[in-house]
Amino acid sequence: MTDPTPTPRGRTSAKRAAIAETLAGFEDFRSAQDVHEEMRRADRRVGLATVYRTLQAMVEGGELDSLRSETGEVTYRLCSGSHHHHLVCRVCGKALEVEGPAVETWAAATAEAHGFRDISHTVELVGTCSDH
Amino acid sequence: MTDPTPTPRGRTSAKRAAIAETLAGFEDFRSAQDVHEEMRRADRRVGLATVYRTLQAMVEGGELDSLRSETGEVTYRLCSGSHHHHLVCRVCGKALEVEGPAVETWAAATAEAHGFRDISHTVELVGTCSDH
DNA sequence: ATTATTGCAAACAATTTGCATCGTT
DNA sequence: AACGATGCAAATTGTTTGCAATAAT
Repeated sequence: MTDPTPTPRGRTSAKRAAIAETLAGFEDFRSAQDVHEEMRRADRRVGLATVYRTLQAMVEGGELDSLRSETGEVTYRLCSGSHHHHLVCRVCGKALEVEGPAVETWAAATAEAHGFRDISHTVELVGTCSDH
Repeated sequence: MTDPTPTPRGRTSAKRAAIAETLAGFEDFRSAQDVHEEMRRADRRVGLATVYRTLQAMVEGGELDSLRSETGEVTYRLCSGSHHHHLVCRVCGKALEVEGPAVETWAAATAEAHGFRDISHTVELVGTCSDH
């Protein structure tokens, strides 16, 4: 349970902190490019490559959740902790986190029924929210 | 129920047929590039762009199922008809179609509970099959 | 003939990588 | 000093598009 190194990868750095901060300012999933552009806007410039590298590192470090948008880009968001799924509005991009105990169960059962191990599942609900 | 035009888009063509045939020879999901390469191998050459265009058209025509691989490429497979989900082996790529009435219900209910309309859902189960 | 389909190359977009430099330790 | 972090530009990868040549109707 003891983990003296919060994120056992590399050194600390202002850039890295800035990226994390920027991310904290978002509610829903954003692409590396989005983050990069937002930082430019806020005069907290960082190289695009650095954003990509950092975001990847954070995902591996379990600090971020990532998923692919419908157009294929990888998007990130600080993860809240427990396992959940997303309900995304196709018009405004608003994303809600939803719990899906039923899905978890079904996934596990289905996998086992077919002899699969180490199952991981992705569930994405896309629809039009009430504002549109 | 009557649909005299199997695929109401454009003209018929040998190339198109060849692509469909090639696809029929596959069991699991393949990328446009995979299809292209396979056709080259079988001496049924077609331009890569044509493969992309045709595959997209077939998806829109409801003849193909498509999903994104973990690496982000779009992959295709002839679809068997009814709505279903996939259980893919992360090692060999073997893909099984699975029914998920529970998921359908949950998706609809969740969406409605949050005021979303025109919901569509994506469910992907990735695991290691019994052969590995 | 008319118009959709193809191929090829150029254009693109997202992401990655090489490498010299700079910041942490 | 030693080594990870960063920036920038060049390289990749997957996919799209413009356009002239070709095939289907």
